[in-house]
Amino acid sequence: MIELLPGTLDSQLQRDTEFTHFEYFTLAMLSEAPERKLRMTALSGATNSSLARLSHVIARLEAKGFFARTPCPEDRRATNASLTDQGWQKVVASAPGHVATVRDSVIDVLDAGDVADLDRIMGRILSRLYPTNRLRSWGVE
Amino acid sequence: MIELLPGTLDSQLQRDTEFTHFEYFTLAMLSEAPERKLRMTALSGATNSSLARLSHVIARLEAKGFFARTPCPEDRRATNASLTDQGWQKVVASAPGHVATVRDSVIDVLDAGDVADLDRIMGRILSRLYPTNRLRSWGVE
DNA sequence: CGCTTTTAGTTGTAGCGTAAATCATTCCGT
DNA sequence: ACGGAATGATTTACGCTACAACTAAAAGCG
Repeated sequence: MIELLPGTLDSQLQRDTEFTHFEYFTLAMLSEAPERKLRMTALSGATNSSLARLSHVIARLEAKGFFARTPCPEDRRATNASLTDQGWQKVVASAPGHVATVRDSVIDVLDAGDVADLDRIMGRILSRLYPTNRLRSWGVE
Repeated sequence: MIELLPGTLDSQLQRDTEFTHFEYFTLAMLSEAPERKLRMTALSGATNSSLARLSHVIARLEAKGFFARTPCPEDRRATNASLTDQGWQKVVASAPGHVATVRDSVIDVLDAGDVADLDRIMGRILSRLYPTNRLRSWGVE
């Protein structure tokens, strides 16, 4: 599972949207934030990534016009990352295909009981892997 | 899960054994083969990887003395990969720590019912992701 | 206040993975 | 038996990630 699922999801995204799964996830998280804007640190929390990784990703996607970075007035160390209109449109355009892939490869092979079991089990494992759970288990994706 | 579990397992392995999860898995697969030897293609099947990826990995680990490659007499296109004694010893030394990590982060937070459910669910998803199932769902790891 | 520590973020580098190109050998139809 | 297709494997180039080093600003503290 660990070896196969990430590849499956990444392939579809890369093929249809030119995004990595992580890039897509970053776009998606930001798209749900108020004003579609977040501090780098907050975004790294929402995406469970290091700041370094996020910084590289934002730099790439900023060059492509999907993100904008602006210095934060209140704390001059901080940077706000925000979605551009182009970025927002890209998320909207990309989401259905990604969701369909997840449904197709995971959800649709399970019955209602399976899904409930899976949810319960993943919750238990996640709470072990990530005790201070910044990854919200509700409604993320 | 997809973002967190691989990182967790990789960290432990890299810290304690200097192996990637995939490298460890490759070593492990080969260690279970008759004579601890397999054709590259067979090994790529057992590890669910592309031949290209496997080739890179074997090249790295051969340089470190854990694998040996020998041309296959029957089919001169083919290459046999085999574990060296050093490689075998490394697997033996690495296994307990890895198994302990998997237990600790996954198995031990679940009760018997959960484990059964997880097994059933993973089986279903896997059969979707990988219809021609070369990944044996029995006893692999 | 001044000095250290912590927090926020970026940058450089090295390593791993993927995809595409390449090469050698074997298979297969006629 | 011969030429094209398929198979087995490697190599190259390039992109992403982790890790470590670094800069800058804010907090803590005596």
